[in-house]
Amino acid sequence: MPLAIDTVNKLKTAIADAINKAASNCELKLDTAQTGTQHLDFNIETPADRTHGDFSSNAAMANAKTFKLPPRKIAEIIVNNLDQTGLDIEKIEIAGPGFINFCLSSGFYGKAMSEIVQQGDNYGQSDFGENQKVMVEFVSANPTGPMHMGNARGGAIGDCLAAVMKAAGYDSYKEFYVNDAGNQIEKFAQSLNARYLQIFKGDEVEFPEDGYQGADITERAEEFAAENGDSFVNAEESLRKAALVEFALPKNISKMQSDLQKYRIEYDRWFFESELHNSGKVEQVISLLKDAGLTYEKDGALWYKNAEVVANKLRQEGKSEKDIEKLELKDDVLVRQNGNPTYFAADIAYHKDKFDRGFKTLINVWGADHHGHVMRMKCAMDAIGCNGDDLTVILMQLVKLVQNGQQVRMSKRTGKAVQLADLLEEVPVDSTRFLFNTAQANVPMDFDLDLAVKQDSQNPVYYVQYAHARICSIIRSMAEESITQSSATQEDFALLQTAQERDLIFHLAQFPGEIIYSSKEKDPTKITRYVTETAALFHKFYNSCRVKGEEQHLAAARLTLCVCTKTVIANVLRMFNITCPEKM
RNA sequence: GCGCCAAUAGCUCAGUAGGAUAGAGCAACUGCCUUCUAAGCAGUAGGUCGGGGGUUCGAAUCCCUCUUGGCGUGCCA
Repeated sequence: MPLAIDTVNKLKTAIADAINKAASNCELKLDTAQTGTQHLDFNIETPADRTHGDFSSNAAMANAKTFKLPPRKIAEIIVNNLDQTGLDIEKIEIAGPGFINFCLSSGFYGKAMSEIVQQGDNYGQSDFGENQKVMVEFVSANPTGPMHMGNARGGAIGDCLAAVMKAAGYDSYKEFYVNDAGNQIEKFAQSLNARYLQIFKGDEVEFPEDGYQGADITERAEEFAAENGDSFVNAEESLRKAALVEFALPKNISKMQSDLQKYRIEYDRWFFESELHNSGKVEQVISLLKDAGLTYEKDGALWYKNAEVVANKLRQEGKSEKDIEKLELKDDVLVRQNGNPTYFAADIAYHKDKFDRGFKTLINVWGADHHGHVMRMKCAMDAIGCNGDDLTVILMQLVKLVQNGQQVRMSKRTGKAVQLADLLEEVPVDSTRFLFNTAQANVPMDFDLDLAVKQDSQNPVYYVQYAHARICSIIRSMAEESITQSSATQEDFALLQTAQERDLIFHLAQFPGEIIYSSKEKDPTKITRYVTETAALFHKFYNSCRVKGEEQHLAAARLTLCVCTKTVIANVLRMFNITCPEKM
């Protein structure tokens, strides 16, 4: 159990015990209507203003009603009955409207540092997730064309989220779902077909109205023509299209793989949609829904009673009939008139397959334009006997590229929409991965190209890396004088008493808890902010406390604090696959 | 129309597990390097937390309502 979390738990227990003791002393009287532990409703938090102490509890205020006494009076009674044994507490104060503030003693700070030194590279990790299997599926870009800015954001958030889940003790797995089947592949084929024929026959060949207009399609058709000449021009259309797809699709997929690799994203698996069709899993899922009486035929297509299923779910959640009616829920097609299953049908099969593979929690990172798909997907999971609540969808709002304060729509280099590949060429990966993790997924984000490219202090990633490099420099410099952190003792740690030292240590002690919190919220961006704060606290410490040249014991203790800070920064950067320079 | 997301400093964003005087970075201004990396630090200035109601000891945070913006509402994926 990480020290900071353990301390909070102990404090909570101590306060609860104090309240119970006071109640049995009749110092506090429970309202007769209150029973059991109901009165123990309070929390422990770290005050924003640390002059209010290290931890603070609202126990007195939260229960003022229950005990029918002024909060400050209750706080007094709680403090008088509080058993401080084994708590590393230096001072307790009652403040403001009735907060109970706790100041930790040097014992806590010393233990916090020992914990970090001992755990080293593993510091921050916990068994919170109990090794539960969780899958993070992200990017899953359509293989019919190049990846865009949204995929860049999804890549950074998904990859880092998977890393956070792993650090929090989950058995975390990363997957890319390749839509290599279905309608869009047919459209891809038609588009390639038209471009290929145009090479030999000119504009008399019509381009399909809803085809993919991108230049990448033309390029692939040209590459195909370069290899095969006009030998397919007079072939049967279905053969020609099959050959084109067989040629172009693997090229697109390996381009995605190499781009993502450049972006330092390695998946555990690339899952191909075609597998679901070939193995009969799509049909199986359709049968399941049929057997459950949730389908019907209309206009030659097979429909799924989405409206009914979703409405039932909403009723369970307590929505009114009127609200449900307003949603104008609609049914969905599973199998088209032409006999082809829809994307939706395949997607149900895909998610069922994930559960069947033993994943307990599924996390999908989707663009916000897919939000209409979330509810029906969760409900469909319930309908086939899985639990929709085990599927979490993280919706990502759009990225707006900005340069010189103006929105950038086109790449200067290619003149086309800015792609992930363009971004990786212009902006360092460290910077991209970091910046995409500064704003939460559900807020529309401006990505400032000027800032991202800048290799100076304005860019937050360098602020953090600089702190790391600075620490490395101190360690080198101390090593020259044969002083290393291993010589520091608990007594030495007790010498660290300035606000800057204690703020930093306290912050470092929060790291395992921050990772757990981030995993609960499924929000890796919390860790980016955490590590930025870590760097800030270190820079403050650096400017107010010297390490080199101080008295031997103090120097050793401060050097250890540097090492602990370096450990935390390095553990975050390593977790997020961002480089961790020893010199800058 | 209905739904989802957003609105906080000049700009980009935190703060949404109700808590104390609403924070950080950038931009502006003033200081700090003969001592461990100035890619840093200290300080100044900058706010009707979109508007209006409500809930309570306490609301940026929860509820209602209105306004503005993005997205969605396919036999597309």
